[in-house]
Amino acid sequence: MASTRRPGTADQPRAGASPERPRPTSRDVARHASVSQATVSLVLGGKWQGRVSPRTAETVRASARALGYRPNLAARSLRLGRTRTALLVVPALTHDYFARVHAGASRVAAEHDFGVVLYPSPEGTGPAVDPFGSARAALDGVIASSMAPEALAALREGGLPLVMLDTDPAGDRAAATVNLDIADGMRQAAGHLLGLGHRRLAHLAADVDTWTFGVRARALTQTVAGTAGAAVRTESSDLSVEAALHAATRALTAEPRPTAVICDDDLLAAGACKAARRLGLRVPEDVSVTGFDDLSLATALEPELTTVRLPAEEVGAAGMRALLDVLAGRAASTPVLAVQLVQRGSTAEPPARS
Amino acid sequence: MASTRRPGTADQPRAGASPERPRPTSRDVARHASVSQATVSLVLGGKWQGRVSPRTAETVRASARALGYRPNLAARSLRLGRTRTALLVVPALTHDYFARVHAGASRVAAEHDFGVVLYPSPEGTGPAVDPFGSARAALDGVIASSMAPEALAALREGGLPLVMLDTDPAGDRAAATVNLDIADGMRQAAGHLLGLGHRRLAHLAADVDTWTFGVRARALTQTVAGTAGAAVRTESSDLSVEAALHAATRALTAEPRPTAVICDDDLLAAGACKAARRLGLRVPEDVSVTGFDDLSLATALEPELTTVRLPAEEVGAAGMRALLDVLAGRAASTPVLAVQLVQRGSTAEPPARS
DNA sequence: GCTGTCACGTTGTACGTATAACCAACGCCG
DNA sequence: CGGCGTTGGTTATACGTACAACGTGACAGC
Repeated sequence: MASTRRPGTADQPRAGASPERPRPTSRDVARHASVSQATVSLVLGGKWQGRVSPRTAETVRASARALGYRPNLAARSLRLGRTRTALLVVPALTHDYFARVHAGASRVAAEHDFGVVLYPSPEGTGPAVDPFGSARAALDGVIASSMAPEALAALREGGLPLVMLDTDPAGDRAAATVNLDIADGMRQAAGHLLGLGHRRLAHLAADVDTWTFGVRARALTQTVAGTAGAAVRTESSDLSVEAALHAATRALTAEPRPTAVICDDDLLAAGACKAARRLGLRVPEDVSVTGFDDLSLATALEPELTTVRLPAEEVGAAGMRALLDVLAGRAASTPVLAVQLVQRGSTAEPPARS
Repeated sequence: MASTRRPGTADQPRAGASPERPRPTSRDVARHASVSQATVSLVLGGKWQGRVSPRTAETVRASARALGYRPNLAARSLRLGRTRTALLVVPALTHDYFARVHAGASRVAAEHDFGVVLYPSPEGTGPAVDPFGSARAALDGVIASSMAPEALAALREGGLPLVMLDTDPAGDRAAATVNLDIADGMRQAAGHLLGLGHRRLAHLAADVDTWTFGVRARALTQTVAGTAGAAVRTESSDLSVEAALHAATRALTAEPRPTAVICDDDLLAAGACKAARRLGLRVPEDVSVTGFDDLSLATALEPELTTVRLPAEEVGAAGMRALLDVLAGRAASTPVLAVQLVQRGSTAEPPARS
């Protein structure tokens, strides 16, 4: 009769404050309440209606409270085969947009007693790391935002329900998608500038190969093409203020000088504003600047950025809701969320002499 | 003989793309390789030296690859009694500092095959929600940043090793702490302004009751007290640009007008810059502004903020390293990290007439 | 009195993994 | 040739939970 020792208890005397009292299990609670472990599980699981007397149920709950019982989630996951945990794959939380997406997803998850774990999708490196291994948890599903196409394969590999955010709605189908009407946003921004009288536009484009930025470029080109006499030149930039500063400087020293810079992201717009000011140009009197995303940065600048507000929180929330739908076998809603141009101080009519 | 059915397999036909092939287990791999499950576990666990022939080991690995085997993390956690997962408690990821702390912690965690799950500590609500339940994972330890004292109790309750970040090093002891030399940072910032000749300072203080902001206030007061003729007035503000705008407006319309505004956070400094400009004051010619934290925001502004750089990534990294030390029974390093004033464009000598 | 029928629990698994303990050959030496 | 170490595995648990199936008295109906 082989007897296995309980691992990790006495072998390594985990240094810590408390004497490391072993956590009580449902069996301990059962003993304390003088019932069987099954009864504890029934009561605490809330499925005791008509199977356990209210009196006994209360006793069990009291014992659980007294012992400070917390169910072992690993054991529960193993037994149930699901974990109530989703993986959220985003490029970087230091970008405000994704932090908000995460916040929205977490909020909805919490409302449904779900958890969210993050996987920061590696950027240049490709999916060398295994998302399912590095998320040290068994997962029920995956929500992925702004994925480069090649990184998708690694996510599919897990065979888990996959919800895609900010992706081509007509593309290879995930279990569900949540989209923003990015094209409309860019049309609004470009239309705003054209309406103010701008004809020479510069497009500060993010040098990132995801669907959302492709849409921005195409929508801008189309909108400008629809206005006689209007033209747009594009400068590409990495998605950082520093890089945008250089790209915008190039754009603003071109001849003839554009009267407006339309940016793929508020970060880029911030760079454009810096560039303008360093060139002695006032925003918006000499040059108008528009952003995209409406990050918190947009209102930290002076003047505040005219930008396209993306409902980032709602994107995350809708993504989580869609995943929950899929997991429950319900038809998943796959919304396309509206975006809205927010007019602030960084845009105005072009200078008269222009 | 009671036979239990495998739960969650056929009952609910989880809608999804693939036919939901049941994930292969180590036993499936064993069958495929014509060995026992134990052998599979040994080989894949890497402890087969001298217990399994290289030939067999290779066969097992090949089978695992062929079947696309991935270990069930819930089962592993249950068996091992630990999960290689830490809980990171931070106020809000939308603040760049905490996003960076998370990034640092995640990086170190990944290097040690550890996971990080987030618990966004509720702000006003208090710890009504249970951090251990809402992190849908069994946990090995907790890293908490900038906790309000009353929220700590809920974290201790779990009985897990606790590493505290940005807290009073002399306070109630966690298993380990990681600290920043905040006082020195504030001394550097104040000294910089005093050295430039500023004597009338305004302190834009964050209205948040955590250790770090208390230290900032005290260090500033002390430094100013050490310089003859210098004085500081304090305005409190919520930790947002909008609130700072109002508070800074109050500060800058006081008589006599301060020549410098020293802010507890870059967000507040951004608000101060906005306020100054709206009052027709130039930064830094008419009024100097300093920030704190060196968020990405600091260089997005024009002029760029003179601010105190906090090694946020390193804080998160050191926190995770400390936790790993504690878990391994090693002596935990409890560093106090140095901070550094970064001089940029938002500070200059006070105007001559002053 | 015998049989249903509840009401209230209990017993017995099984989820997938890691590992202690055991065991069969085989070679080797005295 | 018997004993013993070595090599290369196998067998048998146990982790803590959820739930299917199985009692077991009590009480009612006929």
